[in-house]
Amino acid sequence: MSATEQKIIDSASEIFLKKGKDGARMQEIADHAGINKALLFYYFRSKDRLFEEVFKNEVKTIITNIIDAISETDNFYDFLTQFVRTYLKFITPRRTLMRFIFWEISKTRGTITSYFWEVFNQRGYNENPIVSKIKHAIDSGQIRPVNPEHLILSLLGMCIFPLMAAPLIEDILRYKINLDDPAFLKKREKVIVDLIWNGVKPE
Amino acid sequence: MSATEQKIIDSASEIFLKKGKDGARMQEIADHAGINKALLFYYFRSKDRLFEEVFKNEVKTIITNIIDAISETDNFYDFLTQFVRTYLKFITPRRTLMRFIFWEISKTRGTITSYFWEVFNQRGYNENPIVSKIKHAIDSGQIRPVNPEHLILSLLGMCIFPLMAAPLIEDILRYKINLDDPAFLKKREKVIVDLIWNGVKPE
DNA sequence: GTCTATACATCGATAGAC
DNA sequence: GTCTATCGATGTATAGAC
Repeated sequence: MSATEQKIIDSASEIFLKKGKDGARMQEIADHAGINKALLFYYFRSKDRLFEEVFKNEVKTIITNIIDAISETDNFYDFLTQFVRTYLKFITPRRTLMRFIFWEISKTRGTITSYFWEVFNQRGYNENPIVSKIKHAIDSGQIRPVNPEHLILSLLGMCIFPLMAAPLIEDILRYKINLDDPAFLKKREKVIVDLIWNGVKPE
Repeated sequence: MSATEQKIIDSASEIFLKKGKDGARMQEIADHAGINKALLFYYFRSKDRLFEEVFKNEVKTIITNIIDAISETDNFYDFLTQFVRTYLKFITPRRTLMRFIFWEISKTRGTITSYFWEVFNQRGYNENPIVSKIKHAIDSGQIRPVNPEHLILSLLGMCIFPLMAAPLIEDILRYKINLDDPAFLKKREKVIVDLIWNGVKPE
């Protein structure tokens, strides 16, 4: 990829993430990239295609990092701790990206799924790796038999929601939740791990 | 409010929620309301003002229903069960609304907070009512001393996240999560209540 | 209040010089 | 590959008749 193309992608990502597909302007993207508007069309033919390119990149970034947050350990508690820590660390500075994905998701649906499986297959998984971890932990008696899908929903929900609601929650609770404060993040990590572990640990 | 004005608000809500502020078109709203485009401007002067009106309504709807999901009971477990059930029932058919709020939130921030406190004050609360419930439960020894803010983040996260991620999760997990299936909702309710209660119940 | 017609700005996209 | 200039479509908003 040429340097110009890279500059365009970078700028487009920033603008699209902030304003969404509809809110973003090709002129703004061009300005931000320090090039002319016509060049955007030379490289990407249309706004739709440029958006698609950006969207694909960003989704794959998230997927890759979800997978990377899965450690190799066989111990479920270790896996849990590692996952929450790594994942929180990755998404915290990427609030905008998360919001963007969840917003644009409603319009693109099917496409995203294929990106997921593309990355999964690249890594040699033929089942969702988190589901595998949970199943394995159940089979080996490390945790009680629980519904893996619901567990994932709870886990991800607790990680992601605070990010997306943070500016609001901060105000409404009249409570300083500063996502960029490591102390909050550490506390959040502990709360999530404790709650989940409490719910799944064997008697 | 005149019948026409009401029709406009209703139509505008539907379109804005689905396409966002930038994606929505005044023509489409007018068509949907069965009136002429010029009439939109007669009543609301501009797209911005119409959007603001719609946004305020929708946010207040959510806030009101969060509050209504809080039962009068003193028993924390009952409160928890009631809250999750009522809240899940309310938001499940309103996925679009939730997505919309979280997306548009980033641009409007401060405004929303004032809506919250407006409704809180109307109901005579001078503290966040959920925080009050939790504090009271701690003081009366019904639950262990936990951080109320983190508890709320966990609770709401587990309720809201599945909604926003549902179409995706459904595909990725190769698992039929049908939000409109009462069985899923019931199971989800149980999972959330159990997990939270497990984490807060006294020794 | 409600309509038709239209002004005015801006957007995505293209043509063509270099 | 990169630019300037511009087209055509479409968007918000207004004027003015009824």
